Amino acid sequence: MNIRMKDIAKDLGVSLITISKVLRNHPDIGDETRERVLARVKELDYRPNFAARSLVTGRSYLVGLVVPDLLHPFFAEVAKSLSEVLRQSGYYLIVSSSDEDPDLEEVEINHLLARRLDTLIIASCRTTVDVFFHIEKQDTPYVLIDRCLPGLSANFVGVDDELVGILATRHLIDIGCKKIAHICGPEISPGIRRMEGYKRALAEAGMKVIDDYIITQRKGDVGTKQGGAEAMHKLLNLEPRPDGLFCFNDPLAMGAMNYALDHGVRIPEDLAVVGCGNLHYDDSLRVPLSSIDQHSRKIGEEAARIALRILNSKMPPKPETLVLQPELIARESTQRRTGKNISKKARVGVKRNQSR
Amino acid sequence: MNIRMKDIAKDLGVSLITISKVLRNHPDIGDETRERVLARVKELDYRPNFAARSLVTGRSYLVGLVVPDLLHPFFAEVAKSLSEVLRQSGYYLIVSSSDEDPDLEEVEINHLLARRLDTLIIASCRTTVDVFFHIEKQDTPYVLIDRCLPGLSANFVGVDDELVGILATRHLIDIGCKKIAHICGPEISPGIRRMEGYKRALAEAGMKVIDDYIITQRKGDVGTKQGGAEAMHKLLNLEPRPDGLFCFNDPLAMGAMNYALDHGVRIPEDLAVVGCGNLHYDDSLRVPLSSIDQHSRKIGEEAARIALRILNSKMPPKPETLVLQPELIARESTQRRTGKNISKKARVGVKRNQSR
DNA sequence: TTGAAAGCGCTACCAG
DNA sequence: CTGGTAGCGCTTTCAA
Repeated sequence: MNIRMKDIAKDLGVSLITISKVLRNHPDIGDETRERVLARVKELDYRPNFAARSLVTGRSYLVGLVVPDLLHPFFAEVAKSLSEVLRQSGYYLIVSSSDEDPDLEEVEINHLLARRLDTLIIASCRTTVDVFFHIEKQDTPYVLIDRCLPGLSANFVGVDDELVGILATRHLIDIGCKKIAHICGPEISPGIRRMEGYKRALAEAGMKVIDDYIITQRKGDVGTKQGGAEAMHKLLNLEPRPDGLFCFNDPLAMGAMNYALDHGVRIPEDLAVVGCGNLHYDDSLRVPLSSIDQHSRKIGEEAARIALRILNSKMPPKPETLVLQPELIARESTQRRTGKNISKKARVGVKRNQSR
Repeated sequence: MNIRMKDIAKDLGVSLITISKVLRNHPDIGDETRERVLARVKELDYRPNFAARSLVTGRSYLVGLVVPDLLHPFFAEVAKSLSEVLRQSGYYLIVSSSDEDPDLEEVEINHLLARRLDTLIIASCRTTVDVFFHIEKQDTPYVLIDRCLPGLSANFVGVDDELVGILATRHLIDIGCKKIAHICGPEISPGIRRMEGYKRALAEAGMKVIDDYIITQRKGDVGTKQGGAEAMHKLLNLEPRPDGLFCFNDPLAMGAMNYALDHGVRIPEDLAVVGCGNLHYDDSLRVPLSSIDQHSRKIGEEAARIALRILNSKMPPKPETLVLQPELIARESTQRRTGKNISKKARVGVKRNQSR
């Protein structure tokens, strides 16, 4: 029913091994034999059985990706670029969502581990390293993206999250905001670091950190629009109301802005808003959203590159850490007529049409 | 180095077969033996080798997904729901993007075919059936989503695209539009059918189809925002300008709306716009976008259900076709003060806060 | 340049 | 209820 190498070998009166070698571009096959084999292979539309090959070689040519939410544009973009790069080398991506649930993430990682994938790429929502030691014990290489864990020396690709917080907050300060709030993300590295950046920028400007101005969203990357609205509801009840807001990410910012606009708050006049992610729809929102670009595409590409480097080396190479520089993209949500640095904003604003 | 069933068997003084049976919940194993095996398995954190299992059973527990663009919210949502449902039954999803390129799609399908996946799920951008006959010859079951092909009797899950066009166009007519334009998608079933619906709704209302009012975008689901802007540029140069616009999908509509707004066109006063997809950010756009919901999530779930049905049946079941009913979600981009049917719009408008 | 033997780790089939 | 025998389709190592 299904064709095997054996069949082709019999057809051609050569041995099965010859076929195998031709198919893997093994050098020591005569040109004529090679042609004959290739011709027959094409004619029969034969493809070697991956499972059999995997069994012998121990390689599946499969890379696993675990993210909180495939629908989130950031992770979707990472998945896309990752799969594009891996494909060039014959690897495919197998995807899995953790729904920002640490337990589910562990289950998923275990399932993928059982499949003996060649590498795992993980945007983890876990706060402990146990699972990763577990992965290491199975000798499966892995690359963390977006989120890193303290005390874990692993491959990592992400953005400088403290700088994200600094750029965003400093921008709000630059345009004249005096009371800057922050809707922060979950208690994992990006959330923590962006908040640190926020605090540091405030401190540098001699401004006080006011706890009431910091609203926490437990789930930072799923169901975010509603979370943003809820956070904004709290902020609007504060006295005095904040006049600047840095959101952990753009979906949160979107929810927050909608709520504010629906309640008569003018953006940016009453409240300037900066998000993070520079998503493709940012410039099409009710108020085009200033954001910090975290180079989602590049994160996927670099994670793929690291994965391939591991896959191509005999010995596992030393863990590599790649921290990308975030970039402010100013749009209308922080376009104050009165602020200083108008020229700077205008310059940065040029980015607007290039972004996406 | 890596543990095998053989090792556990030796440990426990039973045969390898016993282990295998316990791990697959085979009934004929004594309770005591089963407990002992399970305990040791857990202790060693042993997982059976998938490649070896696949080789014997001929099943990979892998489902392939081929879509034009993983970043497109529609396909991202399909991928997400698909993977969620499949996971419940132990299947994983392996993803691949065709970039809306028929040749690339063929290459990808062939790669996935070589991996002998258990099922393929495809949103095809091809216009010919050859590749699908090819798939059938390999005995790989497949499910088409979103786009179907004429003359192909295959499993299909999608939306009634003609009705999409009718609902959108009729809505524009209802609110009083007299000159309704259409930015149409690629020449595959959704694009063609939505356009047919558009024409039919116009005809039913006794309105003439004006060719100039129909702008074609070759690539309907990638790089759409710019495409929408280009199309709108053409439309604004027409005399008389259209006062209503139905766009093939929401990203196109977003690009078109941005361009129009940037050129002084008021939406909905000068131009009412309806898109399709009901994407999660539709209600956060510069002008919240009326759209036709195509039940992306449900499409993924149903495709998964069909795939599982195939996977669970000995003989391949008869191809199943599932056509979902689209639904109008009215928002501000079609909110005319002067139109009739205000009450209907208001009623439909209730959907606004439920959607997503 | 070609090929034979051995075996990857598991499951199916049938005998005890 | 338990276990032996075969073999899935391929690659690897080494001999010819």
